[in-house]
Amino acid sequence: MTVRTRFAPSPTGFLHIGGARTALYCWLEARRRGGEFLLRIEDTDRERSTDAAVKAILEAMQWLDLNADEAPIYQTHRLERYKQVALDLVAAGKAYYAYESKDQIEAMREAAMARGEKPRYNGYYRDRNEPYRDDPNRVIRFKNPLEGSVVFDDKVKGTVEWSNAELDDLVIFRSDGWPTYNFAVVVDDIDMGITEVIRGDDHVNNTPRQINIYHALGGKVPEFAHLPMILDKEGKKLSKRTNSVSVMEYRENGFLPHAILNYLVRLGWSHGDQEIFSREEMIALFDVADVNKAASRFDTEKLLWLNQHYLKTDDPHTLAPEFEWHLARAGVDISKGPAPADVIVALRDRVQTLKDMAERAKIWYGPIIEWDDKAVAKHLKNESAVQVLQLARELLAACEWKPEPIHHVIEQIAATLELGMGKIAQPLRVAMTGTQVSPSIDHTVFLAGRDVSLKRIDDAVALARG
RNA sequence: GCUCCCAUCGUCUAGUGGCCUAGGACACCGCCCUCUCAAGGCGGGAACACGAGUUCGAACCUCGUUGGGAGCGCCA
Repeated sequence: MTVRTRFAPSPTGFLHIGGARTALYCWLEARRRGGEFLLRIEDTDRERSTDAAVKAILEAMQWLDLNADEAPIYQTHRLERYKQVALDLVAAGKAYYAYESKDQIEAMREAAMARGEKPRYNGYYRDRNEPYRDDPNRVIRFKNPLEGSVVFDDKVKGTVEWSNAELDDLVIFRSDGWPTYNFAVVVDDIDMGITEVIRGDDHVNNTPRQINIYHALGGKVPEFAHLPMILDKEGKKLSKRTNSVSVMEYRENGFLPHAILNYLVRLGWSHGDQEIFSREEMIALFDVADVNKAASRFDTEKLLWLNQHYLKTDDPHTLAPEFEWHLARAGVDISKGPAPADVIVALRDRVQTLKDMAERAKIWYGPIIEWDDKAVAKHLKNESAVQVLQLARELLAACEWKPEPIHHVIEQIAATLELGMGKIAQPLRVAMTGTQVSPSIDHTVFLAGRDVSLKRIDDAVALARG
């Protein structure tokens, strides 16, 4: 039987970090075992689901390159199916209509809590065999077994046992005519032929009741793997109020999809001391059974390190499209200026994100917007600096425009004027960028191009004298 | 309240009874390199939550304590 996994987000918001890891693990597990990875949109909550969220999730999945093997399934398209299955269950005596109002249920819960018990439905209509009636409060409840217990072997949690006495007769069909989560999930997973259910461990508690539904429906119970949560830096639940949680927000902040995936795969899983995993290695090495049981914290510092690692090691031409996306967002016009791939090479040892890189790249794509006063005062306002700039102008005007000859020009200035490199590079750097910080001076000059370089030197000399 | 889950450096983790005076990585600190900023190289500090047991021997097994977390919806 082919392995089939699925990622089943509810479209109530963007794809967040936790969801991305779940999706990655599902995808990886399917890939390693030569199976299929599917996507299901759980949009039965019509109050909170939006088309924009569906779009955002699909877009993020695509950006991460976690592609599904079949078109996504939408639960809203399957209403008739759920209805039919629920009705069959009623006909088979495995489910029943109940008519309590929400207030009555609430009172029931409070009473149970007051008795020190777990709040649960009391099964009033379970065996009453009352005739069907039209009622705004009408729901369908599942007849959960009264005795015994449910045992399942979770791939990450180990053996989990749940007494049926803990479970009540859950609603599987709401009074508004829509199925509930626990029911729809089981119907879908059976219909979709899902063999491995990999999801967040906030669902462990739902699993026993879902298994009971599997039995009632005669479906084969899949394997379960419940992933521990991802917490924020303080060890609290990730919340969008205090953290960046949206995958696409990470994109906007200059992270690479593979860096995010690499970070995520190591959060809760490891392969010896290895930190860097290519896609192929992830697929070959990852096994959901090796995932840790404990929750882990999201550490942006390490993600930053991985991001720069890929910035430094990936082929700049591969990186260029994503970088151009950032340049465009930063309002940079790249029609005049160096090739983005060259800029990547010049800056990748100096920044950790593409966003920062785009910001720093501005020195090559437009005029100097503002001069750093301190830099000007320290490195331009002296006679030696002016001498350096004038000689540089003369030599650069004539030299071949490649990094090596430009580097040679710098050395020549140092020799002629008998100055240390610091006395050459800094004035030139301030002239070229308006600041004291940039890549090595020869590259900075090279990327600016001859015309721009000469113009900037002239401006700087004028500034130094004015 | 009830049920379930979890527990190694600040963080991610290695570790499945002797190889552990606990290894790696991020972060941090120091030194080196150096035209700035970085990157890089070298080095350093830093953890088995606690208490009992089992055992010749426990980070690894058992029990308890403490501390975290999840769930208990006509949300998913």
